[in-house]
Amino acid sequence: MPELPEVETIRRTLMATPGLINKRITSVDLRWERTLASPSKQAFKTSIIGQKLKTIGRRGKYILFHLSLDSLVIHLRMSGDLRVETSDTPAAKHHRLMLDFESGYRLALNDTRKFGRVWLVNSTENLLAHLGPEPLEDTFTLQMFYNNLQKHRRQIKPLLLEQRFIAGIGNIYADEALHQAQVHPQTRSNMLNFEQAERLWRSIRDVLNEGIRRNGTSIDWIYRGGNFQNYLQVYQRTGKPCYRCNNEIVRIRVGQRGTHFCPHCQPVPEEL
DNA sequence: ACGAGCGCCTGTCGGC
DNA sequence: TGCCGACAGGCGCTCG
Repeated sequence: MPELPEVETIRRTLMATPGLINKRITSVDLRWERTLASPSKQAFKTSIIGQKLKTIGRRGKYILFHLSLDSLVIHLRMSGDLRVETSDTPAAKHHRLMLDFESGYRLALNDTRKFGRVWLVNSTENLLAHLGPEPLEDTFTLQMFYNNLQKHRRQIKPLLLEQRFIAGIGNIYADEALHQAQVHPQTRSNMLNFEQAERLWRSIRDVLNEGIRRNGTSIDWIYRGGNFQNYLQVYQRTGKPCYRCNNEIVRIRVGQRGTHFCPHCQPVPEEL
């Protein structure tokens, strides 16, 4: 489900929610065992109970709950959501993990499709080592992006979805960034000239920042207050007119993912 | 190196 | 109505 802007929105919301920060975890209810990637259920419970939540961070699409001693890392994958409720609330159908705090509040991982994963680690370093640059940080420079594009001969869209290439982009923001940059999703990464790379670099940052500013995209049955869905240019706009040129938005399959683009604004590159 | 196919899961939607 | 396939904000794996 969520991509960088949604995860960042969740992080900010939880940071501002009373009942979590500087509170101790008093009990744990793991309701779907495979949700816990590591350590074992027993080690998880005995370690986490009694620890205090200090702060909440993010790296790519991972949410990092920094505790007194360890870090609880959560990846929401396709359908995960984090909710805060009072500890006496009956467990909702799709709650997979519930953490009760001394404040009387509960943090619940609700995840219909059960793809979400949690880890309790001493250090997040190894777990996150595979991730590429954080696209909104100053360290993600145009020159770095251009150089990295030249290292591959892949279709640009699946490459943008590759978390070791850039951390945090998913299917919505990949399509939106490519449209804003006017780049066809199947363009070979090494065939992008410097100007195209610059447009794409800027567009990636633009759409992610705008997504955060709008508190993320709310689609399907998961609504958490975001409204970027009202500003999407191509994603899920198949058959509708492009806001820029009025031609029909088309949906194709690229790297097994539904891909939306405007054939007029994002023309097929020479080499295809 | 690259991409296809599949598994992991549940739910919704459209066509017949 | 019921059934069936396609599809869904993700990612790891195997196989050519």
